[in-house]
Amino acid sequence: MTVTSLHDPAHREALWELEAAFDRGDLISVFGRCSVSYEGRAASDLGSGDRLLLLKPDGAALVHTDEGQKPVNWQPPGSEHRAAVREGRLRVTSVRETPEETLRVHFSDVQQLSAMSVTGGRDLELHGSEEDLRTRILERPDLIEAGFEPIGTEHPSNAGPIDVFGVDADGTPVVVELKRRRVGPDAVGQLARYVRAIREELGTEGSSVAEPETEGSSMANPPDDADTTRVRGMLVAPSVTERAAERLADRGFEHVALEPTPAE
Amino acid sequence: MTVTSLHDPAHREALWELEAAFDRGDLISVFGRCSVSYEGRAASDLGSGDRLLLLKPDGAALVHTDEGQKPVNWQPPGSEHRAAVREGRLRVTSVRETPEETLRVHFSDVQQLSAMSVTGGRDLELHGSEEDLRTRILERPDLIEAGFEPIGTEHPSNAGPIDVFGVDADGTPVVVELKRRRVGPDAVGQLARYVRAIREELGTEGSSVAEPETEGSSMANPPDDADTTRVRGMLVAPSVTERAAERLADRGFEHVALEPTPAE
DNA sequence: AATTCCATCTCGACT
DNA sequence: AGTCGAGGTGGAATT
Repeated sequence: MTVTSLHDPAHREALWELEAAFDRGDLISVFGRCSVSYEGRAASDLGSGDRLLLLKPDGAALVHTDEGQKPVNWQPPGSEHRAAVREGRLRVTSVRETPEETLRVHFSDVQQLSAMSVTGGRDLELHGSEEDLRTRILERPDLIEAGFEPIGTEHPSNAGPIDVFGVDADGTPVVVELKRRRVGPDAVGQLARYVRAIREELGTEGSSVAEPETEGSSMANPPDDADTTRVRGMLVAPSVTERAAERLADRGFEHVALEPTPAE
Repeated sequence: MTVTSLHDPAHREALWELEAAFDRGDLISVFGRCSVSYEGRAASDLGSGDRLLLLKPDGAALVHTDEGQKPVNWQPPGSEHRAAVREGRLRVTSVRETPEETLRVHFSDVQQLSAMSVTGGRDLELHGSEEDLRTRILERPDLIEAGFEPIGTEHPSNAGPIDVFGVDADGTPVVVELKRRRVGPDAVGQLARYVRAIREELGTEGSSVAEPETEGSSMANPPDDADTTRVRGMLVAPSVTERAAERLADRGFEHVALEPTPAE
């Protein structure tokens, strides 16, 4: 028997089955009228209503209503589930530490309880990720620009690992930041930190004062002036928002439109 | 009857019940052996295994295994669920547009199907958010620093709305960025953009070139030099990471340790 | 519909 | 355990 199911159980019955399911390491679902409270990283209270409580053997707990992709309340994996009957009502509690947080679900009515034993199948294969984009560029560097040569990926710098580091046809260093989807201004800031780190490392730029970040100063580095552009910054993403484009232009960076997977 | 449940149904039976439940607008759970494939913003494939499929009347679909807080596969609210039997097997498909994406769940075995009618209770009350932090500061500005006076919240600037804008005891403008929890370097970049925008707006700073972002330049603005510090940047958060602290110091910004809710 | 930013983000990798 | 960055991030507010 891989699924045990109780219909409209008494709270005591539900408790027994729940504890047996905990022991078996089953995936458990409880549907019924309940109130929920959470306290930990934040705090919340949810009045009485019909909800589905999912209890996983790895300690995760999810409270779902009839809408939304996210649970209204939850507890991360690693929590410990406990159940009890107080005042004739089923209470489920899920607690974890570091950080300490507690989820409490108090049922006034249990309409169904199911315990399911789960086996196999965790081999998810995901395509179209940032890693796919990196692979694509390493296989065809000309997608960035003719003559581009990758030197390394996850290239270490003071500002953290650079997605792709390389040189262009003129031998000028190029810092490449990859994003799998359309990006906002935040990505430009990230690219700027990497470029700055490499400029400092290579001791380029006339003075110790690097590229000003001022949005007002439209001192975009002209691409033909090698003296002030000895390190190029390149954002590779399917597209960029308008504000991101502005920030790119302000800093003299470039955008290359590229999808993580080839267009069909 | 608010819960309908089928044990080890034939695939045809499951289909009938599924379609009836769609019509009723029920919350549906299907547990059984299945394979899952997704195509849309990315693409993924998941081999055969025991999983719980949750179908919500708002169009959300969730595929859960025995571990993890997040579903292994899902479809956002607004999708349309369809079910069919092909080659004697139950197939559930969930499709949405803009962006176009499809989730397909093929069952080889249905162990349980439940349809639940959900009513009421969506009045979640959440505490400890960034908004709570803002409220707390407005009620007690001295928590920032003695003499601090808030002028406005969500104060408009070229770089976007500033969490709290105010002046200190000397009348110097103060840009305050709020974070409800420990922050990394990204928050400092955000604060920097706001401060720069205000400096430009007020036309302060000796030249049109604003504060350089160079990490090497340890030109922290001394707090007693009013000429170069006519706009102060302040990061209010419970704590900051080490790298964030460095970037704060580089730019002459300050950190005020404050929780979104008062310590008990 | 697109953009922006918060989130009890979650998750994984690395230190 | 803490930090950092990716994510099919999700979700809400705003434009």
